[in-house]
Amino acid sequence: MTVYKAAVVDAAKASRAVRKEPAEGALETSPLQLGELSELLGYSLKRAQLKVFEDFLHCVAPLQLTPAQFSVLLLLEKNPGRNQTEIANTLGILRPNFVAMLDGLESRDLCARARSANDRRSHVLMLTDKGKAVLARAKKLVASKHEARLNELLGPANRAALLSMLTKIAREF
Amino acid sequence: MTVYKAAVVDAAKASRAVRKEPAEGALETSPLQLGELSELLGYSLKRAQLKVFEDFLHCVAPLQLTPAQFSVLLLLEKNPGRNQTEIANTLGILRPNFVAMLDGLESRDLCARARSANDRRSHVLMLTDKGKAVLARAKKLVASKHEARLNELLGPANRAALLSMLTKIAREF
DNA sequence: AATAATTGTTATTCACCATATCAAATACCG
DNA sequence: CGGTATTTGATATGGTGAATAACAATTATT
Repeated sequence: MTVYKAAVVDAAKASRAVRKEPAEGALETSPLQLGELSELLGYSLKRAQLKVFEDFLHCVAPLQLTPAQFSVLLLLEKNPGRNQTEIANTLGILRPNFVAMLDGLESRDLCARARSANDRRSHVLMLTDKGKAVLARAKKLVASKHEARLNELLGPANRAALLSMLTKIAREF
Repeated sequence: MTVYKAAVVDAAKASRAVRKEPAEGALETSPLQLGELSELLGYSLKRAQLKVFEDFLHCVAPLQLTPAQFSVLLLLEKNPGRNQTEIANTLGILRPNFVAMLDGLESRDLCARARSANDRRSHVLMLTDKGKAVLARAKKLVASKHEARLNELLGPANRAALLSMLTKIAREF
């Protein structure tokens, strides 16, 4: 169960490929009936999640950060000095898969591994100065573009209610 | 952007692997601070979606249907006689990837392809009798186990509000 | 001291996602 | 009508995510 990952792609391009706009004067076939599909929570959940990730990627594109990478940076900022297992587990990333992910962040000098003094098996993780700076910029982009757009669509109260229910499902379901 | 797919796996097993329960008398390290992560809608959205899919797979396991396959069957029931392109597009599945998916359903005799009389390029899709029967059973399982559990967790009103907001995001965001 | 468990890592497998390309069939257009 | 473009289902391929097994180094257990 790896959580909150997404490839850095041109989201608009992918979206266009799927929508397959009827290419102008095309034979317009009648739209399909979604039927009970529109009552399936999982279906809406997945489609909404794809849309939100797509917008996240677009908003934070200047910094080339995926949702998963952003979540790692956020977690490292709040919890410096933890090891790979702890960070990976909290995010629902399997430790083997977290290695390559960290390699990517470290090669961009956004975070650093250091051998722990107490336990020489584990690597202590922390943000670099550049990592802190990039994260700060990312936060601003996310807040001013991404989350702001969600707020605009739903309204603050609805957005809060939505977040609350999603969190509840994630925790208790 | 393929929507509503999920592998048929033992969800509980995967979940256990991630949670990594502290194996009894293990050195209990203090839990990490999620920090601003808990305010990120996309993060909760993704984690909730994984939980919901996991439960769906569990509930409908006797019939060996993934969310994606279930959505195809639902769509075929409501829209018999459509071709592969139409069904795939509506679900956000790319046509090349839809071929193998249909092969799977057809090899289990859940649906059938037939060459169209009007346009001999396209395949007209429809549920088989077995497909209708399996879908009927699946619907009952989903309603009585899966959606019922969500209703119990959130309450009917909240569940409806959640669905409404997710649909809005999926459509308008 | 011997054995078991943990940490980071590699390798590998599988599902999903996306693009390019193709042959057959159809639509379009001069 | 005939030639070109488009559409449909299909194949091949590459990329990414997710999951498991296994390993060496280190630490914990007993």
